[in-house]
Amino acid sequence: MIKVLIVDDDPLVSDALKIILENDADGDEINVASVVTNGADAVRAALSDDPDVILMDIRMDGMNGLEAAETILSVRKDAKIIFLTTFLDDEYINKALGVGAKGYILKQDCAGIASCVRAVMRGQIVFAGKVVEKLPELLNRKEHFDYSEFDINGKEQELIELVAQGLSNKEIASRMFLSEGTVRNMMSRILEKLDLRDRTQLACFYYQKIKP
Amino acid sequence: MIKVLIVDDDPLVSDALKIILENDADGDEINVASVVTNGADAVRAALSDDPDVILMDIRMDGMNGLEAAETILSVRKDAKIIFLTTFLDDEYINKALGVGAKGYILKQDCAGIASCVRAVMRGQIVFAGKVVEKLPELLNRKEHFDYSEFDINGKEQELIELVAQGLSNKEIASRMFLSEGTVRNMMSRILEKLDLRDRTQLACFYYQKIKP
DNA sequence: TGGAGGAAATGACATTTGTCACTTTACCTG
DNA sequence: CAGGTAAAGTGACAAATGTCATTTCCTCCA
Repeated sequence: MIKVLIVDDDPLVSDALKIILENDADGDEINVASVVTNGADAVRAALSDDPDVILMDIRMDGMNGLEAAETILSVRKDAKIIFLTTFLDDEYINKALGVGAKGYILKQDCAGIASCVRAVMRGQIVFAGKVVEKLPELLNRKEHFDYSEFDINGKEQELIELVAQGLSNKEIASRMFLSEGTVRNMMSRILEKLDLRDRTQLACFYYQKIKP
Repeated sequence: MIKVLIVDDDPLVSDALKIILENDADGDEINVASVVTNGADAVRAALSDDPDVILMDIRMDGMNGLEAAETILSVRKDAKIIFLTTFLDDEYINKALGVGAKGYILKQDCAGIASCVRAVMRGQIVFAGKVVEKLPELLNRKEHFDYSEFDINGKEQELIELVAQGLSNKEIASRMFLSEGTVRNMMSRILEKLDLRDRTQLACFYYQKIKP
Protein backbone atom coordinates (compact mmCIF):
# COMPACT_ATOMS: atom_id res chain seq x y z
CA MET A 1 0.00 0.00 0.00
CA ILE A 2 1.26 3.41 -0.92
CA LYS A 3 0.64 6.16 1.58
CA VAL A 4 0.24 9.59 0.00
CA LEU A 5 0.11 13.08 1.43
CA ILE A 6 -1.67 15.70 -0.64
CA VAL A 7 -0.87 19.40 -0.24
CA ASP A 8 -2.95 21.94 -2.11
CA ASP A 9 -4.70 25.07 -0.99
CA ASP A 10 -7.56 24.44 -3.38
CA PRO A 11 -9.93 21.84 -1.88
CA LEU A 12 -11.34 21.13 -5.34
CA VAL A 13 -7.95 19.99 -6.52
CA SER A 14 -7.06 17.96 -3.47
CA ASP A 15 -10.44 16.27 -3.41
CA ALA A 16 -10.18 15.40 -7.07
CA LEU A 17 -6.70 14.01 -6.57
CA LYS A 18 -7.82 11.96 -3.62
CA ILE A 19 -10.60 10.43 -5.65
CA ILE A 20 -8.42 9.74 -8.65
CA LEU A 21 -5.72 8.13 -6.59
CA GLU A 22 -7.88 6.03 -4.31
CA ASN A 23 -10.05 4.75 -7.16
CA ASP A 24 -7.07 3.74 -9.22
CA ALA A 25 -6.95 -0.01 -8.92
CA ASP A 26 -3.70 -0.61 -10.74
CA GLY A 27 -1.52 -2.69 -8.50
CA ASP A 28 -0.69 -1.50 -5.04
CA GLU A 29 -3.54 0.29 -3.44
CA ILE A 30 -2.97 4.00 -2.99
CA ASN A 31 -4.12 5.45 0.28
CA VAL A 32 -4.35 9.22 0.75
CA ALA A 33 -3.29 9.40 4.37
CA SER A 34 -3.91 13.10 4.81
CA VAL A 35 -4.80 16.24 2.93
CA VAL A 36 -3.50 19.62 4.05
CA THR A 37 -3.80 23.08 2.56
CA ASN A 38 -0.56 24.88 3.30
CA GLY A 39 3.16 24.44 3.61
CA ALA A 40 3.41 24.52 7.37
CA ASP A 41 0.82 21.77 7.76
CA ALA A 42 2.58 19.84 5.02
CA VAL A 43 5.79 19.82 7.01
CA ARG A 44 3.98 18.65 10.14
CA ALA A 45 2.04 15.94 8.31
CA ALA A 46 5.09 14.75 6.40
CA LEU A 47 7.08 14.31 9.56
CA SER A 48 4.36 12.78 11.67
CA ASP A 49 2.68 10.51 9.11
CA ASP A 50 5.80 9.66 7.14
CA PRO A 51 4.01 9.22 3.82
CA ASP A 52 5.61 7.28 0.97
CA VAL A 53 4.94 10.01 -1.54
CA ILE A 54 4.07 13.68 -1.13
CA LEU A 55 2.02 15.39 -3.81
CA MET A 56 2.36 19.13 -3.41
CA ASP A 57 1.32 22.34 -5.09
CA ILE A 58 4.02 24.96 -5.39
CA ARG A 59 2.00 28.14 -5.13
CA MET A 60 0.37 28.42 -1.77
CA ASP A 61 -0.21 31.22 0.68
CA GLY A 62 2.24 31.44 3.53
CA MET A 63 4.99 28.87 3.26
CA ASN A 64 5.02 27.79 -0.38
CA GLY A 65 5.63 24.31 -1.69
CA LEU A 66 9.30 24.78 -2.36
CA GLU A 67 10.08 26.00 1.11
CA ALA A 68 8.01 23.21 2.61
CA ALA A 69 9.84 20.67 0.47
CA GLU A 70 13.17 22.03 1.55
CA THR A 71 12.23 21.77 5.18
CA ILE A 72 10.90 18.27 4.81
CA LEU A 73 13.94 17.10 2.89
CA SER A 74 16.29 18.57 5.46
CA VAL A 75 14.79 16.14 7.96
CA ARG A 76 13.77 13.22 5.77
CA LYS A 77 16.42 13.13 3.08
CA ASP A 78 14.67 10.34 1.22
CA ALA A 79 11.23 11.93 1.07
CA LYS A 80 9.63 11.49 -2.33
CA ILE A 81 8.06 14.77 -3.31
CA ILE A 82 6.16 15.38 -6.51
CA PHE A 83 5.27 18.93 -7.43
CA LEU A 84 1.95 19.35 -9.08
CA THR A 85 1.55 22.81 -10.47
CA THR A 86 -0.44 24.83 -12.90
CA PHE A 87 2.45 26.69 -14.41
CA LEU A 88 5.58 25.84 -16.31
CA ASP A 89 7.60 28.48 -14.52
CA ASP A 90 11.32 28.36 -15.15
CA GLU A 91 12.16 29.57 -11.71
CA TYR A 92 10.01 26.95 -10.05
CA ILE A 93 11.36 24.09 -12.10
CA ASN A 94 14.85 25.24 -11.39
CA LYS A 95 14.32 25.36 -7.67
CA ALA A 96 12.36 22.12 -7.62
CA LEU A 97 15.27 20.37 -9.28
CA GLY A 98 17.69 22.00 -6.90
CA VAL A 99 15.68 20.96 -3.89
CA GLY A 100 15.64 17.36 -5.06
CA ALA A 101 12.07 16.78 -6.15
CA LYS A 102 11.14 13.41 -7.57
CA GLY A 103 8.58 14.80 -9.93
CA TYR A 104 7.25 17.93 -11.56
CA ILE A 105 3.86 17.44 -13.16
CA LEU A 106 1.43 19.89 -14.67
CA LYS A 107 -2.10 19.79 -13.33
CA GLN A 108 -3.40 19.86 -16.86
CA ASP A 109 -2.01 16.42 -17.57
CA CYS A 110 -2.40 14.83 -14.19
CA ALA A 111 -4.80 12.17 -15.43
CA GLY A 112 -2.08 9.60 -15.07
CA ILE A 113 -1.03 10.86 -11.69
CA ALA A 114 -1.40 7.39 -10.20
CA SER A 115 1.22 6.03 -12.56
CA CYS A 116 3.52 8.83 -11.55
CA VAL A 117 3.06 8.10 -7.89
CA ARG A 118 3.82 4.45 -8.49
CA ALA A 119 6.88 5.20 -10.62
CA VAL A 120 8.23 7.60 -8.03
CA MET A 121 7.51 5.07 -5.32
CA ARG A 122 9.84 2.72 -7.20
CA GLY A 123 12.64 5.24 -7.25
CA GLN A 124 12.05 6.72 -10.68
CA ILE A 125 11.70 10.40 -11.39
CA VAL A 126 8.86 11.80 -13.44
CA PHE A 127 8.62 15.06 -15.30
CA ALA A 128 5.99 16.60 -17.48
CA GLY A 129 7.08 16.36 -21.07
CA LYS A 130 7.31 20.10 -21.40
CA VAL A 131 9.58 20.36 -18.40
CA VAL A 132 12.20 18.23 -20.05
CA GLU A 133 12.22 20.45 -23.10
CA LYS A 134 13.31 23.23 -20.81
CA LEU A 135 15.95 21.31 -18.94
CA PRO A 136 18.94 22.23 -21.07
CA GLU A 137 18.58 25.96 -20.66
CA LEU A 138 17.62 25.67 -17.04
CA LEU A 139 20.51 23.60 -15.86
CA ASN A 140 23.00 25.76 -17.64
CA ARG A 141 22.29 28.88 -15.75
CA LYS A 142 23.72 29.31 -12.33
CA GLU A 143 22.01 30.59 -9.25
CA HIS A 144 21.91 34.34 -8.92
CA PHE A 145 25.19 35.92 -8.12
CA ASP A 146 25.45 37.52 -4.73
CA TYR A 147 26.45 41.06 -5.49
CA SER A 148 26.02 42.02 -1.86
CA GLU A 149 29.34 40.52 -0.98
CA PHE A 150 31.01 43.22 -3.02
CA ASP A 151 28.83 46.24 -2.26
CA ILE A 152 27.76 46.65 -5.88
CA ASN A 153 24.61 48.72 -6.28
CA GLY A 154 21.89 48.59 -8.89
CA LYS A 155 23.35 51.06 -11.35
CA GLU A 156 26.68 49.38 -11.11
CA GLN A 157 25.09 46.02 -11.87
CA GLU A 158 23.47 47.55 -14.91
CA LEU A 159 26.80 48.88 -16.07
CA ILE A 160 28.36 45.44 -15.65
CA GLU A 161 25.63 43.89 -17.77
CA LEU A 162 26.28 46.40 -20.52
CA VAL A 163 30.02 45.86 -20.44
CA ALA A 164 29.30 42.15 -20.74
CA GLN A 165 27.42 42.91 -23.93
CA GLY A 166 30.48 44.56 -25.37
CA LEU A 167 29.37 48.17 -25.24
CA SER A 168 31.85 51.05 -25.12
CA ASN A 169 31.77 53.69 -22.40
CA LYS A 170 30.13 56.12 -24.78
CA GLU A 171 27.39 53.64 -25.62
CA ILE A 172 26.86 52.76 -21.99
CA ALA A 173 26.62 56.45 -21.11
CA SER A 174 23.97 56.92 -23.74
CA ARG A 175 21.96 53.92 -22.56
CA MET A 176 22.10 54.91 -18.91
CA PHE A 177 21.56 58.62 -19.53
CA LEU A 178 24.83 59.55 -17.91
CA SER A 179 27.89 61.39 -19.12
CA GLU A 180 30.76 59.33 -20.40
CA GLY A 181 32.93 60.66 -17.60
CA THR A 182 30.53 59.36 -15.00
CA VAL A 183 30.52 55.99 -16.62
CA ARG A 184 34.29 55.99 -16.48
CA ASN A 185 34.25 56.84 -12.80
CA MET A 186 31.71 54.14 -12.05
CA MET A 187 33.74 51.67 -14.02
CA SER A 188 36.81 52.61 -12.08
CA ARG A 189 35.07 52.00 -8.76
CA ILE A 190 33.60 48.69 -9.91
CA LEU A 191 36.99 47.44 -11.02
CA GLU A 192 38.46 48.44 -7.69
CA LYS A 193 35.72 46.71 -5.73
CA LEU A 194 36.04 43.50 -7.71
CA ASP A 195 39.82 43.73 -7.81
CA LEU A 196 39.99 43.63 -11.58
CA ARG A 197 42.12 45.56 -14.01
CA ASP A 198 40.03 46.46 -17.03
CA ARG A 199 36.66 46.07 -18.71
CA THR A 200 37.65 42.85 -20.45
CA GLN A 201 38.40 41.20 -17.14
CA LEU A 202 35.07 42.50 -15.94
CA ALA A 203 33.31 40.83 -18.86
CA CYS A 204 35.16 37.60 -18.12
CA PHE A 205 34.24 37.84 -14.47
CA TYR A 206 30.64 38.34 -15.47
CA TYR A 207 30.47 35.23 -17.61
CA GLN A 208 32.48 33.08 -15.23
CA LYS A 209 30.98 34.06 -11.92
CA ILE A 210 27.76 35.91 -12.45
CA LYS A 211 26.04 34.54 -15.50
CA PRO A 212 27.26 31.28 -16.97
CA MET B 1 -5.08 -0.89 -24.05
CA ILE B 2 -1.46 0.05 -24.35
CA LYS B 3 0.48 -1.51 -27.18
CA VAL B 4 4.14 -2.00 -26.41
CA LEU B 5 7.13 -2.93 -28.54
CA ILE B 6 10.07 -4.53 -26.75
CA VAL B 7 13.55 -4.37 -28.23
CA ASP B 8 16.34 -6.29 -26.53
CA ASP B 9 18.91 -8.69 -27.86
CA ASP B 10 18.72 -10.81 -24.75
CA PRO B 11 15.63 -13.07 -24.92
CA LEU B 12 15.77 -13.54 -21.16
CA VAL B 13 15.26 -9.86 -20.65
CA SER B 14 12.57 -9.40 -23.25
CA ASP B 15 10.66 -12.44 -22.03
CA ALA B 16 10.82 -11.22 -18.47
CA LEU B 17 9.62 -7.78 -19.53
CA LYS B 18 6.78 -9.25 -21.50
CA ILE B 19 5.65 -11.26 -18.51
CA ILE B 20 5.93 -8.38 -16.10
CA LEU B 21 4.04 -6.02 -18.35
CA GLU B 22 1.27 -8.35 -19.42
CA ASN B 23 0.64 -9.58 -15.90
CA ASP B 24 0.42 -6.09 -14.51
CA ALA B 25 -3.24 -5.54 -13.89
CA ASP B 26 -3.11 -1.90 -12.90
CA GLY B 27 -5.56 -0.07 -15.06
CA ASP B 28 -5.22 -0.22 -18.80
CA GLU B 29 -4.13 -3.55 -20.00
CA ILE B 30 -0.66 -3.64 -21.45
CA ASN B 31 -0.20 -5.68 -24.56
CA VAL B 32 3.24 -6.56 -25.84
CA ALA B 33 2.55 -6.40 -29.55
CA SER B 34 5.95 -7.59 -30.66
CA VAL B 35 9.39 -8.44 -29.43
CA VAL B 36 12.44 -7.89 -31.60
CA THR B 37 16.13 -8.33 -30.97
CA ASN B 38 17.91 -5.64 -32.93
CA GLY B 39 17.69 -2.06 -34.06
CA ALA B 40 16.78 -2.70 -37.67
CA ASP B 41 13.85 -4.91 -36.72
CA ALA B 42 12.87 -2.30 -34.13
CA VAL B 43 12.55 0.33 -36.82
CA ARG B 44 10.47 -1.95 -39.03
CA ALA B 45 8.21 -3.04 -36.16
CA ALA B 46 7.80 0.51 -34.87
CA LEU B 47 6.69 1.75 -38.25
CA SER B 48 4.44 -1.14 -39.17
CA ASP B 49 2.82 -1.87 -35.80
CA ASP B 50 2.76 1.71 -34.56
CA PRO B 51 3.07 0.81 -30.86
CA ASP B 52 2.09 3.27 -28.15
CA VAL B 53 5.33 2.83 -26.27
CA ILE B 54 8.68 1.40 -27.31
CA LEU B 55 10.89 -0.19 -24.68
CA MET B 56 14.39 -0.48 -26.02
CA ASP B 57 17.83 -1.53 -24.94
CA ILE B 58 20.64 0.76 -25.99
CA ARG B 59 23.46 -1.69 -26.47
CA MET B 60 22.70 -4.06 -29.27
CA ASP B 61 24.70 -5.55 -32.08
CA GLY B 62 24.35 -3.87 -35.42
CA MET B 63 22.16 -0.82 -35.26
CA ASN B 64 22.11 0.20 -31.60
CA GLY B 65 19.16 1.58 -29.70
CA LEU B 66 20.06 5.21 -30.13
CA GLU B 67 20.38 4.99 -33.89
CA ALA B 68 17.15 3.03 -34.09
CA ALA B 69 15.41 5.65 -31.94
CA GLU B 70 16.68 8.42 -34.13
CA THR B 71 15.42 6.71 -37.23
CA ILE B 72 12.04 5.99 -35.72
CA LEU B 73 11.66 9.54 -34.42
CA SER B 74 12.57 11.00 -37.77
CA VAL B 75 9.46 9.34 -39.16
CA ARG B 76 7.14 9.24 -36.15
CA LYS B 77 7.98 12.43 -34.33
CA ASP B 78 5.67 11.55 -31.44
CA ALA B 79 6.98 8.06 -30.79
CA LYS B 80 7.33 7.33 -27.09
CA ILE B 81 10.60 5.58 -26.56
CA ILE B 82 11.89 4.40 -23.21
CA PHE B 83 15.48 3.27 -22.96
CA LEU B 84 16.06 0.39 -20.66
CA THR B 85 19.71 -0.17 -20.08
CA THR B 86 22.14 -1.84 -17.76
CA PHE B 87 24.56 1.02 -17.53
CA LEU B 88 24.51 4.58 -16.35
CA ASP B 89 26.70 5.75 -19.16
CA ASP B 90 27.06 9.51 -19.49
CA GLU B 91 27.36 9.42 -23.22
CA TYR B 92 24.25 7.32 -23.62
CA ILE B 93 22.17 9.49 -21.34
CA ASN B 94 23.35 12.53 -23.17
CA LYS B 95 22.41 11.18 -26.55
CA ALA B 96 19.17 9.73 -25.31
CA LEU B 97 18.14 13.17 -24.10
CA GLY B 98 19.27 14.71 -27.33
CA VAL B 99 17.32 12.24 -29.40
CA GLY B 100 14.17 12.97 -27.45
CA ALA B 101 13.61 9.85 -25.39
CA LYS B 102 10.67 9.75 -23.03
CA GLY B 103 12.43 7.62 -20.47
CA TYR B 104 15.76 6.27 -19.35
CA ILE B 105 15.44 3.43 -16.87
CA LEU B 106 18.01 1.08 -15.42
CA LYS B 107 17.27 -2.61 -15.75
CA GLN B 108 18.17 -3.06 -12.11
CA ASP B 109 15.16 -1.09 -11.01
CA CYS B 110 12.69 -2.02 -13.68
CA ALA B 111 10.29 -3.65 -11.24
CA GLY B 112 7.96 -0.72 -11.68
CA ILE B 113 8.36 -0.68 -15.42
CA ALA B 114 4.62 -0.91 -15.91
CA SER B 115 4.14 2.36 -14.05
CA CYS B 116 6.76 3.94 -16.26
CA VAL B 117 5.04 2.75 -19.39
CA ARG B 118 1.75 4.14 -18.16
CA ALA B 119 3.26 7.46 -17.14
CA VAL B 120 4.98 7.83 -20.49
CA MET B 121 1.79 6.87 -22.24
CA ARG B 122 0.21 9.87 -20.52
CA GLY B 123 2.87 12.21 -21.81
CA GLN B 124 5.14 12.26 -18.80
CA ILE B 125 8.83 11.58 -18.90
CA VAL B 126 10.50 9.13 -16.57
CA PHE B 127 14.10 8.87 -15.53
CA ALA B 128 15.93 6.62 -13.16
CA GLY B 129 16.75 8.54 -10.01
CA LYS B 130 20.47 8.24 -10.64
CA VAL B 131 20.10 9.69 -14.10
CA VAL B 132 18.73 12.90 -12.73
CA GLU B 133 21.62 13.25 -10.33
CA LYS B 134 23.84 13.33 -13.37
CA LEU B 135 21.84 15.81 -15.36
CA PRO B 136 23.60 18.96 -14.20
CA GLU B 137 27.05 17.88 -15.29
CA LEU B 138 25.74 16.37 -18.48
CA LEU B 139 23.98 19.44 -19.69
CA ASN B 140 27.05 21.53 -19.09
CA ARG B 141 28.61 19.76 -22.01
CA LYS B 142 30.05 22.30 -24.38
CA GLU B 143 29.98 21.21 -27.95
CA HIS B 144 33.17 22.60 -29.38
CA PHE B 145 32.83 25.65 -31.48
CA ASP B 146 33.39 25.45 -35.20
CA TYR B 147 36.17 27.89 -35.81
CA SER B 148 36.47 26.76 -39.40
CA GLU B 149 33.53 28.88 -40.41
CA PHE B 150 35.58 31.97 -39.69
CA ASP B 151 39.02 30.92 -40.91
CA ILE B 152 40.58 31.23 -37.47
CA ASN B 153 43.85 29.35 -37.12
CA GLY B 154 45.44 27.69 -34.11
CA LYS B 155 47.46 30.64 -32.87
CA GLU B 156 44.47 32.86 -33.22
CA GLN B 157 42.36 30.48 -31.18
CA GLU B 158 45.02 30.54 -28.50
CA LEU B 159 44.95 34.30 -28.48
CA ILE B 160 41.19 34.30 -28.14
CA GLU B 161 41.41 31.99 -25.15
CA LEU B 162 43.89 34.29 -23.48
CA VAL B 163 41.78 37.37 -24.12
CA ALA B 164 38.89 35.48 -22.56
CA GLN B 165 41.00 35.07 -19.47
CA GLY B 166 41.44 38.79 -19.20
CA LEU B 167 45.08 39.08 -20.23
CA SER B 168 46.53 42.26 -21.72
CA ASN B 169 48.34 42.34 -25.04
CA LYS B 170 51.66 42.48 -23.24
CA GLU B 171 50.82 39.43 -21.17
CA ILE B 172 49.56 37.54 -24.19
CA ALA B 173 52.73 38.42 -26.09
CA SER B 174 54.82 37.05 -23.28
CA ARG B 175 52.82 33.83 -23.07
CA MET B 176 52.89 33.22 -26.79
CA PHE B 177 56.51 34.29 -27.25
CA LEU B 178 55.57 37.01 -29.66
CA SER B 179 56.12 40.75 -29.67
CA GLU B 180 53.34 42.93 -28.39
CA GLY B 181 53.01 44.46 -31.82
CA THR B 182 52.40 41.09 -33.40
CA VAL B 183 49.75 40.33 -30.87
CA ARG B 184 48.10 43.61 -31.72
CA ASN B 185 48.14 42.76 -35.39
CA MET B 186 46.72 39.31 -34.79
CA MET B 187 44.05 40.81 -32.60
CA SER B 188 43.17 43.25 -35.32
CA ARG B 189 42.72 40.50 -37.87
CA ILE B 190 40.68 38.36 -35.51
CA LEU B 191 38.34 41.22 -34.76
CA GLU B 192 37.94 41.87 -38.44
CA LYS B 193 37.20 38.22 -39.20
CA LEU B 194 34.62 37.96 -36.45
CA ASP B 195 33.23 41.39 -37.17
CA LEU B 196 33.83 42.67 -33.65
CA ARG B 197 35.08 45.98 -32.40
CA ASP B 198 37.37 45.38 -29.44
CA ARG B 199 38.80 42.78 -27.09
CA THR B 200 35.90 43.04 -24.70
CA GLN B 201 33.46 42.10 -27.44
CA LEU B 202 35.79 39.25 -28.29
CA ALA B 203 35.64 37.99 -24.72
CA CYS B 204 31.85 38.24 -24.78
CA PHE B 205 31.75 36.38 -28.08
CA TYR B 206 33.91 33.69 -26.58
CA TYR B 207 31.66 33.10 -23.60
CA GLN B 208 28.45 33.38 -25.56
CA LYS B 209 29.27 31.41 -28.65
CA ILE B 210 32.39 29.36 -28.15
CA LYS B 211 32.31 28.17 -24.58
CA PRO B 212 28.76 28.44 -23.43
C1' DT C 1 69.61 31.08 -57.41
C1' DG C 2 66.14 33.97 -56.61
C1' DG C 3 61.78 35.42 -55.83
C1' DA C 4 56.98 34.53 -54.14
C1' DG C 5 54.61 34.47 -50.00
C1' DG C 6 53.58 34.03 -45.16
C1' DA C 7 54.63 34.95 -40.35
C1' DA C 8 56.60 38.16 -37.28
C1' DA C 9 58.07 42.68 -36.18
C1' DT C 10 58.32 47.76 -36.12
C1' DG C 11 56.87 52.51 -35.81
C1' DA C 12 53.45 55.90 -36.09
C1' DC C 13 48.89 57.34 -35.13
C1' DA C 14 44.11 58.15 -33.38
C1' DT C 15 40.98 56.30 -29.89
C1' DT C 16 39.60 54.32 -25.99
C1' DT C 17 40.27 53.42 -21.43
C1' DG C 18 41.14 53.87 -16.45
C1' DT C 19 42.55 57.07 -12.77
C1' DC C 20 42.49 61.13 -10.05
C1' DA C 21 41.47 65.53 -8.17
C1' DC C 22 38.01 68.50 -8.09
C1' DT C 23 33.36 70.81 -8.97
C1' DT C 24 28.45 70.86 -9.42
C1' DT C 25 23.91 69.35 -8.35
C1' DA C 26 20.28 67.42 -5.71
C1' DC C 27 18.28 65.88 -1.62
C1' DC C 28 17.85 65.29 3.21
C1' DT C 29 17.90 66.34 8.09
C1' DG C 30 18.94 68.86 12.28
C1' DC D 1 18.50 77.91 6.63
C1' DA D 2 23.08 75.55 7.04
C1' DG D 3 25.49 71.78 6.37
C1' DG D 4 26.30 67.15 5.10
C1' DT D 5 26.28 63.61 1.82
C1' DA D 6 25.69 60.97 -2.14
C1' DA D 7 25.27 61.03 -7.10
C1' DA D 8 26.75 63.06 -11.29
C1' DG D 9 29.90 65.66 -13.94
C1' DT D 10 34.41 67.87 -15.68
C1' DG D 11 39.13 68.15 -17.13
C1' DA D 12 43.49 66.39 -17.42
C1' DC D 13 46.64 62.66 -17.89
C1' DA D 14 49.10 58.22 -18.75
C1' DA D 15 48.49 53.84 -20.41
C1' DA D 16 46.42 50.44 -23.30
C1' DT D 17 44.29 49.43 -27.50
C1' DG D 18 43.32 48.89 -32.49
C1' DT D 19 44.79 50.18 -37.22
C1' DC D 20 47.86 50.70 -40.95
C1' DA D 21 51.87 50.94 -43.84
C1' DT D 22 56.13 49.14 -44.08
C1' DT D 23 60.04 46.06 -43.10
C1' DT D 24 62.43 41.87 -41.77
C1' DC D 25 62.91 37.08 -41.63
C1' DC D 26 62.14 32.56 -43.14
C1' DT D 27 60.74 28.72 -46.01
C1' DC D 28 59.54 26.62 -50.08
C1' DC D 29 60.03 25.50 -54.75
C1' DA D 30 60.51 26.30 -59.82
